[in-house]
Amino acid sequence: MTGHSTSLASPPIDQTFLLSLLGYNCLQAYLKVAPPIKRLLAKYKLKPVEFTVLALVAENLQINQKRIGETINVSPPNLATLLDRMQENGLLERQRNPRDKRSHIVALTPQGQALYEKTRSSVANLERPASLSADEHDQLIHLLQKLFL
Amino acid sequence: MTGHSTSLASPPIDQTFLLSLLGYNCLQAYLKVAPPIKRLLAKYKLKPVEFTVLALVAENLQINQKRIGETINVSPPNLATLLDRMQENGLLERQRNPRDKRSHIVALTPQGQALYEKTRSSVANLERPASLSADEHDQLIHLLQKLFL
DNA sequence: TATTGTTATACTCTATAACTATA
DNA sequence: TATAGTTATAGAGTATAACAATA
Repeated sequence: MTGHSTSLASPPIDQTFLLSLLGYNCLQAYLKVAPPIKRLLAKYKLKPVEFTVLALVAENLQINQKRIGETINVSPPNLATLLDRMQENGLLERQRNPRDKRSHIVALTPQGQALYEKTRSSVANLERPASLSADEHDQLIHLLQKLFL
Repeated sequence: MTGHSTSLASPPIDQTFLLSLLGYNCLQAYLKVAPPIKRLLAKYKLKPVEFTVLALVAENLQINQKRIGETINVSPPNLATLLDRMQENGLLERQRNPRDKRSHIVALTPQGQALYEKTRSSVANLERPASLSADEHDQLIHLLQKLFL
């Protein structure tokens, strides 16, 4: 029980203007969708970014750091330390590209590959919240990609 | 010119799986939409969160900190320091609620009100990126709100 | 006892500058 | 001279615990 017998109920919050803004809606939607995925990945001692890197490296042979960083919006210095950590955890390896010795080709270790396969299906199972039909889910993703692809 | 005459073009990145995930799409869309708004607000020495607070307080008389924090996903300690800063900048004031002296009612100062009105129209003008039709824009917002409202 | 808000602090994330090595 | 990546570090954002005042 909240309040007492003579109290007015809290008026609903008016966020009409904010709700008309694309950026606000994208962020609030992300903040709603992300926590369950975070909790799931935490069981495997993975952060969302790390899972993203696993996916990108698993599905792109010979990918280098520049392309990883561009794709997932992580700057070179921050990607370097992120990959350091994943490498220490035995998830991936870096080797010099013989065709251009400045760049490093990133590849998953067998453990990294195994972890990706395990977590991938779990993450996929969290897709499509109850509040969206299958059609709405697909439509939403299609529209979001028009923004950033 | 990139590469040399006999080099293969970089194969396009395969992010098929990631692009099927709602959370990934929301985040990437946000990361694309946010920077222009950030730059605009920076001219007024405002951060996006601060603008959000301005909007919420301007449109909700008698709002207290608990409801602000719940609505915009900011924890009580972090909201306290955020409001401290905005108060120091002369944008808002906090007064005890006479009906419940635990809570503080937040209200804009005339300067805060003026700043909100100025920035509000500028922010609104950044809405609807060229890649979306008016219908798509409205449809996208409608679907996002099904996720978090 | 529970709730609102504050303080202090730790932790994480992100951004910037300077550097090495290759091209 | 430009590019890929690294190191070090600063700054911003987020999370947690302990507390005071009020209900």
